[in-house]
Amino acid sequence: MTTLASPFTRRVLSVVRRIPPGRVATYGDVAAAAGGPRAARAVGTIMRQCGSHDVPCHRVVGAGGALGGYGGNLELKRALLRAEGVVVAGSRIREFAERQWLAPRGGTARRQNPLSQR
DNA sequence: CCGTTGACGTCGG
DNA sequence: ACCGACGCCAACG
Repeated sequence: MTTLASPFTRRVLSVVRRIPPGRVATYGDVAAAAGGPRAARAVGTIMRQCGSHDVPCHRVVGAGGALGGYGGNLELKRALLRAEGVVVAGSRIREFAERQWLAPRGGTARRQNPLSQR
């Protein structure tokens, strides 16, 4: 095990793992949360590798609510999302803005702010 | 190390 | 709304 992947990759996997059921995140958002706002494509490359089911890769979708890809098994991706309550019409996610999940700020998030007052 | 590939994103026609 | 061109980044050969 032992971290075969680069820091960025493991960060991406970390983020995807945190996506709650019934919610979705775009490749771009995941990339940004992982520290590479311009690495949306790289996230796709990583997802493709995602052989482990520990990562809900089906919750990662395209920008604007596009379905994105799934190794040619888009039907499966649709079914999985649908099973979580996400309505998919054609290659588009309905109420995308409401379904979209954004990772909390601060990356891995630090505990609360010791002095959180603005 | 370099060139190619690809589950992306944004803009223009 | 659909298609094409560019850009960006990591993985693969």
